[in-house]
Amino acid sequence: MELEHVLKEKFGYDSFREGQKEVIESILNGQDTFALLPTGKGKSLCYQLPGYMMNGTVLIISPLLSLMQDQVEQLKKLGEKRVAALNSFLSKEEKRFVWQHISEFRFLFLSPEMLSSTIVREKIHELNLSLIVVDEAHCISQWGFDFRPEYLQIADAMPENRPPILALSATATKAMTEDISTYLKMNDMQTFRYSVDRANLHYEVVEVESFEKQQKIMEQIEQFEGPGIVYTQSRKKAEKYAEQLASKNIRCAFYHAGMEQEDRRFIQHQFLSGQLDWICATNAFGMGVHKENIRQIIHDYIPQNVASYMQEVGRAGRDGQAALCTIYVEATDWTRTLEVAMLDLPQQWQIDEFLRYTQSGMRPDLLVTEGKMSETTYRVLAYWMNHLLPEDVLMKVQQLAMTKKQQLSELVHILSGSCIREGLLRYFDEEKNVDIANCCSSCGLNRHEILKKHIKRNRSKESVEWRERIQRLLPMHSN
DNA sequence: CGTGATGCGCTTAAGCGCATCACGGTGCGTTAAT
Repeated sequence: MELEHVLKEKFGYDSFREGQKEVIESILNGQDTFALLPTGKGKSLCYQLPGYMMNGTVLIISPLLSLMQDQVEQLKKLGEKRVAALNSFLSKEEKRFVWQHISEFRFLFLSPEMLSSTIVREKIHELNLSLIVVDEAHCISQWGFDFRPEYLQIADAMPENRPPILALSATATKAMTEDISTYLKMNDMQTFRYSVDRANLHYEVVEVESFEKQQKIMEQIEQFEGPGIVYTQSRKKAEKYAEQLASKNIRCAFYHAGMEQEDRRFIQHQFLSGQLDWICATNAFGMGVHKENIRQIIHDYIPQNVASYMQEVGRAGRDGQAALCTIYVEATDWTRTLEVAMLDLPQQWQIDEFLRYTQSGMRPDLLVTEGKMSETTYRVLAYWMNHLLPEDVLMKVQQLAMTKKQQLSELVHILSGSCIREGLLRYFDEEKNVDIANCCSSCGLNRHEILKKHIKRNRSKESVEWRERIQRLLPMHSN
């Protein structure tokens, strides 16, 4: 009864959504908990509510600065003042303020990188922590090994007598769940897992020749309703699609990590508020994007693994209405995906160089300055050199490469299987137990029964190029 | 693997045809040099 009381009092809801109560009770019982909840708004409540029932600080580890900002804002709207995100957005003065009042915050957001700093760790150990939250916990498995190694070191930052850990995610395979449990050093982890099946998503694979792919994607967008996302493999291609769509008078923008933070936020906001119908993006787009009415996800390339594919198509149809997820595949696409997947993995000669530098007393990070390896390669390599014997590092890297190859082939296999939905579900240890009309292109699918036709709308004369609009809205940002 | 930029050689010297080569995705924090 008391839980419902707090729910009403603090958040204004009358009842919990599926799963929330069990997760919250598990945490309040002091259990390490992993909650795999369906996408959407429900997840943050799982730590916000307990935060009000316990004394001390809730520490939330979040993968993206923009995600932290959103959550801080959300909490502030709920009237919470004792909330802060400690990150590089803050000025020196703001940082000092947060440090001075650190023990007074109820909710404190940190990146895994921040948490790796010794000074931050010491400060954290002095706090009275009530709960540790790892948001988007699949990042541990998806990014930790070859992109953001700090994700593997979260447990090292914890005080010996730590409070329970809550890991949150919407998509995690069995293997990913094991990684999460292992690297967070969970004790007797309670898992709450809900089906990943999304009956209103219809999966389609279209095999094409390379020369016709782009044209066919354009035709699909012109023919059927949005809003939607086109996922491409490179930034350039995302821009190219956006340009083409714009020439057909479709309200769209591109989105990738090469853009300024503020531009990215602006585009995302425009899409969420319905002023843009299509986003042409790399895989940078999506985390933390809660748009209800996305009707189409189109893939111009094959994602690296099943989990990535699930995350990307999973952004469609959150309103429960039918949505179409089409992936265009040409015969040699998988080789390019593999190429990109291997880009930043250290080569043997790079490992040798790293070793040579450290043994001769040179700073190994000079290798980045000298252009011998990328920032990412260096960070990943430094992590493994630090955690393994040098002679084992090459083997580790080869093992990572093998895993990537394996994971890609699993996705390719599912996409060419006899039922795409069944293949996806089986990958998550679930069974397909209902027959769904227009299930997938392997079972047979008619687009017209899923989507309405695209309605041409004239772009109004007031519609301004987004860059101009930024400058009009925020004059201090003009170049 | 595919794409696009670069550069070479050729030639009714300004632009064409072709070969070669680099590059491609996710983000944090911090800092050096303007």
